Amino acid sequence: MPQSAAFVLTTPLYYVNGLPHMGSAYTTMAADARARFERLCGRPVVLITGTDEHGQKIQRTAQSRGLSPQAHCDAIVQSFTELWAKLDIRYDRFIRTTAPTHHSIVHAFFQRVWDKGDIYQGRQQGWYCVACEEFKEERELLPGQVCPIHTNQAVEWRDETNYFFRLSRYQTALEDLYAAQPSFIQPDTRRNEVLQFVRQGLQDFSISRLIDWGIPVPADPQQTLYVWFDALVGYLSALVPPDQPATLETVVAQGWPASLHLIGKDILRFHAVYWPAMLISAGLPLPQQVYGHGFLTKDGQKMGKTLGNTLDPLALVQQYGADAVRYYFLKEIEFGRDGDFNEERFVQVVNADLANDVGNLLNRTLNMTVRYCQGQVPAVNPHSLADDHPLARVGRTLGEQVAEDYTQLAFSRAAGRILTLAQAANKYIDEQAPWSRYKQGDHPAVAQILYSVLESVRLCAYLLSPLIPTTSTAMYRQLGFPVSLGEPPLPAYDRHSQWGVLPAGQVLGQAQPVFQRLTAPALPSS
RNA sequence: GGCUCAGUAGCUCAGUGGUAGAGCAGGGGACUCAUAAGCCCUUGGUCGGGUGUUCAAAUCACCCCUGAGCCA
Repeated sequence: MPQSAAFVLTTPLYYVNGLPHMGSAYTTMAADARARFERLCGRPVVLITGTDEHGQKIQRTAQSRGLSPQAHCDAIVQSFTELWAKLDIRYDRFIRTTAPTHHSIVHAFFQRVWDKGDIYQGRQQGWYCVACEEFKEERELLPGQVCPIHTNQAVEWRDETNYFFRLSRYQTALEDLYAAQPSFIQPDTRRNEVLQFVRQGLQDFSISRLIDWGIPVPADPQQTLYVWFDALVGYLSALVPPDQPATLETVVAQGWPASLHLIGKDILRFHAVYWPAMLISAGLPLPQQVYGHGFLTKDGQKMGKTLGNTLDPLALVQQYGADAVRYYFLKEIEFGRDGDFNEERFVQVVNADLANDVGNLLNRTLNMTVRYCQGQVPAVNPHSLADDHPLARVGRTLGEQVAEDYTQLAFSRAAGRILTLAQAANKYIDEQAPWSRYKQGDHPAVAQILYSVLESVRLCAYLLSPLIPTTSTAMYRQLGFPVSLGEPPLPAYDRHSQWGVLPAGQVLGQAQPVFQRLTAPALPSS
């Protein structure tokens, strides 16, 4: 079998204007879950994340803090890497747009587009919102020359000569792309928005600004490149290893194009329109998919600094732990649609699923196995169980279905399916009452019951591991596998997602709650 | 203003023409292997509102209301 190509996926390069917010954490958790699934399948994975550090907004924020832009960025970047560590995010590359490698790649990219004749000089004047880093039409503004998105900030009049990218030249190419590759933009509602937008006609957009903090335009060092032009190219820079030349050839040799760009729906246009056009211009292959997920609300309200109801991901993970946070957002919210965080529901859902259904299932079964079967996996042939055995029947097809779910980024559906097996196992125990059978001396029946339940829990633990790696690993260890479900060597999906993997006689570990029930103290609202 | 999506049980959602569903939360019960977990039963809905089409509408058409979003 040929070595399968690497699965390259990206989160956005997050803007370091402020501390990481919940939306960034959400995208990153989803990316991590998908990456973990791919790794289980034995595919080489490159999960790219990083930070976008240029632009006037950052320059001004730094200034207001009395720091140099670079010092400001360095500080904020730390809070990102710290959060990713706490959330058990396993990224392979972390690219900062202030990295020298990135500068080289941006220049190489710019040169290609320049040589193609897709960059020209033009004049741009109008109202500029620094927070958006965008020019605004007069009619968009609120009374008093205020940006409708950043209402606390007046727009500024600019009259600049900028460099423009000939996006208009790529309208047909983009429309062909969307038609030939219907899944290029997902989900479908997002795709329709883009189609409609492109159909109206594309205008060239400016890719440079007269500001200090950024990458100088090669042909005209007075100007710096527009942050979005810079940031998108970061996906390429990320692929350059430290010991390799920073060239576009290296980027391609290292696995470009990306299989998947995971983004929030707010930055869809940059990824689904500008970016592919830029890549075509530069003669580089296109990513396979751009997935724009939904937004999060808190208690039904849009989160925002002005409302003062932001959800601090760091506080959340410190209070409840990575698995609880990961599980809630990936299970309880359908990826792609908007979703809500409510602390009471968070605690209820996580307790019901992880502590009660799954965790307690393992705990009660292990205790019985110690008592009735000397703490070893009973010698039962898993393939001898009847076709209509309530657990074997589900377990025999679950792995395949869950793989399909993960591939479609349907984390919620995957978790829901897995939970049905745990629920069936709990029900099965009560119906079979192995404690009664044991007293009656029916030891073969007890062995068979406990085997099928242990195997069900094992399968649940394995299949949930992209979502809750720590809890899954704890479960696997108690089941007697001396492995980590997050570190190589990983138990392979093509075997461990199947029914009947627990070996007879395997010595089980000490029964210990793998997931403690959460209580819901008031979280300091930041 | 134009367009898109959503509005179904307290909460999150499934259900696209044929007697209203799931999970969680709430209430009751039996059991005891277990993280006072699990299991069984159960309360709860004029399916946003209105008008039509149809033997029959949560489901189709039109209008209105509310929320989210796109229209560079």
